[in-house]
Amino acid sequence: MRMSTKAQYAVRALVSLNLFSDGIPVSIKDISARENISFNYLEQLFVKLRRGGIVNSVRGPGGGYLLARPAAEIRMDQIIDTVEEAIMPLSCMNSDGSCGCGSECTTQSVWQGLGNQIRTFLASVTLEDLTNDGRRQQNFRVVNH
Amino acid sequence: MRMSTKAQYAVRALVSLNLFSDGIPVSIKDISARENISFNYLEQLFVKLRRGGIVNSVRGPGGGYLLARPAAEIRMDQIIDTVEEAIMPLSCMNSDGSCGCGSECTTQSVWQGLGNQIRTFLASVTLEDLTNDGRRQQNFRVVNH
DNA sequence: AAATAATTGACAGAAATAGTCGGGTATGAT
DNA sequence: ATCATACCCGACTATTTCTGTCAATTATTT
Repeated sequence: MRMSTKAQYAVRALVSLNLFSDGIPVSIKDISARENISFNYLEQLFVKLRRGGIVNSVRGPGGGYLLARPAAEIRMDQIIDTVEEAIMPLSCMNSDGSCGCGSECTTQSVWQGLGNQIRTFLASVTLEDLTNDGRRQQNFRVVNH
Repeated sequence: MRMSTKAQYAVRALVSLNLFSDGIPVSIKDISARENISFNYLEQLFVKLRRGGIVNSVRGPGGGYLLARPAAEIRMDQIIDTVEEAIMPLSCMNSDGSCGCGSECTTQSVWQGLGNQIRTFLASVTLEDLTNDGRRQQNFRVVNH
């Protein structure tokens, strides 16, 4: 069981975006440099994030990306949903979450329970929460230097 | 984010084992046939399960596998731990769970929180619970036919 | 027009997963 | 004893997924 780097990168990038944007667009180049994530890879992620309605894009010089809505209204599960396909796909699970196999699946309910658990947790954390964590860490660093 | 078939197969196989064993060993061949899982693949899983102390093996004709302890004392997280390497590895996470990267990781705490959440859930479900589910499903089928 | 930056799709390398194969070794029944 | 059963083990292959790159295009501002 593992979390893809896609999800991790997307969340980090959005935290960074929110942390350094004061209403003006932030370019992928900036985020890439700051977070040390491949520019081209970030590009891909942001395409999905835009389509998923998490961010808006501003083209041309001085352009970049902006959060599509306040950070407090962007939940972790939404981010991961737009960037990955499914939060927890099982081999026998249909796209709607129902079970594709027959009697074999006595264990189906556990995985569904686990999926719900994960989803609930991710839905309880917003981008705002993470950004505040980030701010705290920054202050901490400043104080210590 | 996805669960490997290894974990799914292992759990299913153990439920099946518990469901059809009355104190006598159950062979991999039986489980393989019943659960429709590759014989050779199951073999690999059971080697790990034995080493992990989940099952005991009985060699020779009429041999097979037995649960090493009562089903009520076998937890899901233990099964998955023995069969997979880690329940939730992150790209920047060391083997001991600590974080390998520097200041970038403002998001570290979320993933750790999620990992704990998952682990807690998996630790709350025992093989006994699942086997009871299986029994209910069996009865249900019998009644309906 | 020129520079900037998002947009898109195709592609490649690496890693993990899933599954196979063949040869052992221990055990119990005949 | 020996034979069949069934565990044990390591190596190997195929497939998929993940990760990351590249090149060409479109839109916008200066």
